[in-house]
Amino acid sequence: MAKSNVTFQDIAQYTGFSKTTISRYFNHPDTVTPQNQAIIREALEKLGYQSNKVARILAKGQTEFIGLIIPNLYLSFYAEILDEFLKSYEKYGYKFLVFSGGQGEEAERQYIQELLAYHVEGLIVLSHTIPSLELASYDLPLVTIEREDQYVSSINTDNYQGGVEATELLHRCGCDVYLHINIPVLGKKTPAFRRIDGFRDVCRKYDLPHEFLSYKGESSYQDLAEKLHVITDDIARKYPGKRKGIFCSNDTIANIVSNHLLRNHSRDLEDYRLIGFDGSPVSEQAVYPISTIAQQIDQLVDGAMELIVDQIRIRKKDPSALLEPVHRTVAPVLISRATTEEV
Amino acid sequence: MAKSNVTFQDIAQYTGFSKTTISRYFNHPDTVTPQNQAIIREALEKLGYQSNKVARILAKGQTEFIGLIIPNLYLSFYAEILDEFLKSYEKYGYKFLVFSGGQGEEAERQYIQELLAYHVEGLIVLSHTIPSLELASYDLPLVTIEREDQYVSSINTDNYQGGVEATELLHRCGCDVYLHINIPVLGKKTPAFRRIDGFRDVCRKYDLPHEFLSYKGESSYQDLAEKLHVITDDIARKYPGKRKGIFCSNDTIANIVSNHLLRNHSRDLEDYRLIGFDGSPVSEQAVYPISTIAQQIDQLVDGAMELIVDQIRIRKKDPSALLEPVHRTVAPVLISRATTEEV
DNA sequence: TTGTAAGCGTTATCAA
DNA sequence: TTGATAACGCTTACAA
Repeated sequence: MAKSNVTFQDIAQYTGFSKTTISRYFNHPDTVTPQNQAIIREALEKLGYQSNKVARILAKGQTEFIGLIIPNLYLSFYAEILDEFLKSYEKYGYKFLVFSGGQGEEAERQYIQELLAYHVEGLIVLSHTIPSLELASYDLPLVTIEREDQYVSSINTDNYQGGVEATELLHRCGCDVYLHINIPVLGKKTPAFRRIDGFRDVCRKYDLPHEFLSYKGESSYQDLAEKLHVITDDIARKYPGKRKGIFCSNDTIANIVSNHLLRNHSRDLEDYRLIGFDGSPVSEQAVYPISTIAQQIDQLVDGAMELIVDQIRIRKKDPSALLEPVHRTVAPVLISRATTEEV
Repeated sequence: MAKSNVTFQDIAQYTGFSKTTISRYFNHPDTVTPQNQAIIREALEKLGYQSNKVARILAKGQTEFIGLIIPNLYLSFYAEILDEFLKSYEKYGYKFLVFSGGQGEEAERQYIQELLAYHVEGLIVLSHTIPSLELASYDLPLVTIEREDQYVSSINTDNYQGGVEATELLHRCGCDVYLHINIPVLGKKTPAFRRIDGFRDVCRKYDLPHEFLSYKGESSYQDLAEKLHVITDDIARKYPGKRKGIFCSNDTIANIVSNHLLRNHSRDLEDYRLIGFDGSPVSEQAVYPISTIAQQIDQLVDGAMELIVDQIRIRKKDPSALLEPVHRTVAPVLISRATTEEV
């Protein structure tokens, strides 16, 4: 029975009020008498009114949309980040228009165009492809997370501190030699790059023998695993009888190394101490749970929302206001597990 | 310099054409002379035009939005599903308005209201909270994935077949006794419930001794792990010396069981055969990679998009057309790894 | 407390 | 091939 698209017009006609009053019923209920509110309420019910936010957006110029560009979702870090953002709906009311990057730079520019066309109120960027200088040129509220951020606001884990804590822990384990296995593609301006600085500074501070290890680009999990197996075997061969402290740049790498040690070097397990980074599920789910430097994803997301809501507010007051880049940092959390037994 | 919001009006004024012609330049370019197209193109460039899809939606009545309600993103299954949907943008052009459920039934109803208010063209539902009868009552293009689907269109993995293949594989391994460890909360109408039927039917077919095991609701990974440790120890105690074939209802469970066996029953490892379900990363990343029944996520998503695009097309032709529930099925893929060595 | 009327930026229908 | 005009459904001065 219900008319397919009931509008304020219909409610107005039915109740004898004007469209304006119906609008006020929703937006400023206190300016409508309680009796009339009741009348309107009944009419809405009776006619089966379904609100239309598109019209509202057009009239008000506010979409309550935030654009989100992430590299992918198969890495648990990004999946958990997105999950937190989606949950923030309860608190902030913003909906997220999500694009998954990884289709290249041009595709990502197109995504941004699309987001602009939908008049998103702000943009949150986790993908690495577009330089922050270009992002800044779009001139809208924008926050990045764990990526190059020179010209835009950002929130990142204190990666340097993470590197320091990981290495200090290995040091407390009394290791003789310190290895850092790193992802090859990290740009020097990536926040995660600072983990390396933390590692190096601690090694220098205590004058510890240390080494940086990396590998060439991987194409799949199996491929990555094979490359890490070679590295792990090299370490075993190079430092026999020494206690080896290995700091991996993420938990997936740490897990692969750990698995390989369990399978192929199980006699010398005592000689290894291992710590990863991120605090992803894999570190907890390993046979022998792996120590890690956890990123506080809830705080990263909270911080990002605060930053962007701030910028949106500023722009609402003065649409031509300059948005000064603000950089915030979240402390990492050391999670010590079976792989870093102290002696 | 650029005016903050350049509209068709501005372009029209600048070029001397009318708004209509500018609109046609975008929507029916062939009805505008090439020369005039060039003029308009230059004006757009010069004035820095930025298209406004909100206005377009209001005028056309089509949002190119699809609503998506998922339970969460920390389970890799849902994360990968969402990733696939986001990627389908390249093919179908639909944007996704995503809500993460798990906040309860009322919250989910509110999400749906919100999605309706944004005039999404269709809805894809993975969360389990709202019965399909109610979903159907919203009367818009709708597809569910791996959940109760009596009254709506759906696409699911052929769970029965998956259960059969898992059990047949354990049988080929020559097991003496067959165990199925299952999630407690599965409703009987959930597609995944049919895995149990597959297991049971194969056991009966060969007249195999078998047992169903479950546990009471878990609150965290650690809690889940502890409950499964107890179950695993019970199995070991109850069937000493027998070859035990364990079919777990998902890979996370299988991984926990596998880890526990490695740590606490390593002498009897030969006596165990293990297979999980889903094909999640954890099954590949375990010390000894775990056999699993993989769900073909790309096909589930492809199928869902085909179904919903179909429904949307039907509705576009005839807005009052009935949407008959269609149920499609995707074959599971058996991945045989180290934990199901045949003899 | 309520109503009038203009406006948000497009698209669609006609007529020219 | 182009333009005038009326939608689309809501918000918001301003007036009553």
